[in-house]
Amino acid sequence: MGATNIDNFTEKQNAIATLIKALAHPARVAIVEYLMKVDTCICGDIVNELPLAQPTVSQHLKELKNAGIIKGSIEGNAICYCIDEKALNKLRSYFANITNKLEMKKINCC
Amino acid sequence: MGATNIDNFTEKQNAIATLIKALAHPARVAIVEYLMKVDTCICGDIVNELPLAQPTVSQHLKELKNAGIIKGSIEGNAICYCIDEKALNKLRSYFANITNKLEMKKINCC
DNA sequence: TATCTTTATCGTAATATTGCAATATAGTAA
DNA sequence: TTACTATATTGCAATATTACGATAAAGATA
Repeated sequence: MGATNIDNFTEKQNAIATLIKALAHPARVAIVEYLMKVDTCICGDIVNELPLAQPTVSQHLKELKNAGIIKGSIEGNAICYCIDEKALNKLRSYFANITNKLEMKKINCC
Repeated sequence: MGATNIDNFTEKQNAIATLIKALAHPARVAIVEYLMKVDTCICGDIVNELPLAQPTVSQHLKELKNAGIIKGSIEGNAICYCIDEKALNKLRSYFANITNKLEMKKINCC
């Protein structure tokens, strides 16, 4: 025990949970918000912006990249990271769909 | 170490990360989707719907309740759980806001 | 009352996550 | 070449999460 039970949920449920999990940490939220704030995708400065050591930031960047939330391109000896819209659009759609359905249902039992 | 560094991020970043984290598990995604599927808020059946033992489901329900994603009301000796729209609307707004900004920026550097 | 049903909590084992120092890798620049 | 800069990886300790059996708590029912 301790490992998340994955086999008994649907592919979709596992996929969306994995995507959501990638943003379930304030450091990764902060990284995405920083990439939003700067006008162009920025090379390197992310470590300086966060209150974490360089290896820790690198680890969080890796998780965001694995989840498809950001993408990085090599730019000399630095790496330019920026947001990948596709993953964030998936999250937007997922929550928009839920709240739309809730609007239509107008459940008022609790 | 191992504990998430919370002191050095903003209140907003910590709050949204905590809310997101509540749905960062397929079981909790499945619970919310089940509550969406049934027409009225349902008492008890959640345990039968999930491939997990009763204490485990109870634990996940507690986390969803703590995060404000669901609310439960006592109904005899059973408990009636249903979705709290406010928390899900926050998530909808958060991701809608991000994707809207991305649309406007049209970043195409990577 | 005693029993049943439903949900919560406790205790614990297995696994995952977080964070960082140390080090490695890869490119740039002298 | 050597040194410098930027990022990644390794290894490890601290903490958190997940899962479940056993048990408790609280209301329903006989």
